[in-house]
Amino acid sequence: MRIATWNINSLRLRQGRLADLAAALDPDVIALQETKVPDELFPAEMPAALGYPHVLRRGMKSYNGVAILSRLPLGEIPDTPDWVGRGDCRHLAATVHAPGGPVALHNFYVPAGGDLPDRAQNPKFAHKLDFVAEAAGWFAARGPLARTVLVGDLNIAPLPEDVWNHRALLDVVSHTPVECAALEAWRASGFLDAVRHFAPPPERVFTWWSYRNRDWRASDRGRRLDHIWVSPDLAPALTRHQILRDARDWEKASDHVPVMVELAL
DNA sequence: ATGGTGGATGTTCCA
Repeated sequence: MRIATWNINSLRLRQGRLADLAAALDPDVIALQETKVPDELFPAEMPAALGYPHVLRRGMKSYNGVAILSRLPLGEIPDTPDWVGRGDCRHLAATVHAPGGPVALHNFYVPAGGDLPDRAQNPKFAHKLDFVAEAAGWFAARGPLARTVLVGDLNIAPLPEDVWNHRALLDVVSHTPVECAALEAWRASGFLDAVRHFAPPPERVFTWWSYRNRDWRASDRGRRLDHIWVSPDLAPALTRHQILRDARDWEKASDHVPVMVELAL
């Protein structure tokens, strides 16, 4: 089973690119973030036309929004928290009915956190830290996890090799020590970093390049904001991963590229 | 040190 995650940055604007993603990665499941579309305006026919007849989505106007497209039957996992009590559409959990048995899939879009890395002066940064801490506590309380995959735009690049310049980004939201520690605590609540299983440091891995770079490939000022984690019992099943860097050069590209992990389930 | 771009929306917020 191949699971892809992509911050699509507007589903309605970029839905045509999902065919390119499917052709490039051949995923069985696609988790999307920043769909920016209310459920009633979600393009209903599109996923089945691409070969993904099973769909869950949780969207709102303008901001946030997550969705899961699947070739395999899905069941929504109910009663997930309203993180930080915001009513945001930042999490969607599904049971994927894979041939070898059900797999729990969590799709997250973590708050970006604004510009100033100061909890007291920047409410967005406080929201981000609270969100991550709450999520870590929720998974820790449900452990030990089995046959569980967590994906999404977690908006934190936790390792020095997850950013183009570790020292330069220590005060930049997404790579501050407090965020890196918070994300590590969340991961350690029950997961293995699947992408780093295949590409351990010192290899640099990026999944996002700012729109503000004139030539993203030449400057390569990237960060690894998009993640795939698996419960430890799935470690022996990990067979392959792929970062679809080519997607950053697609016409009208998202600033994030798709990330895929394959599991022999 | 600054500002650079893009999406949704509506004359600004968010990333």
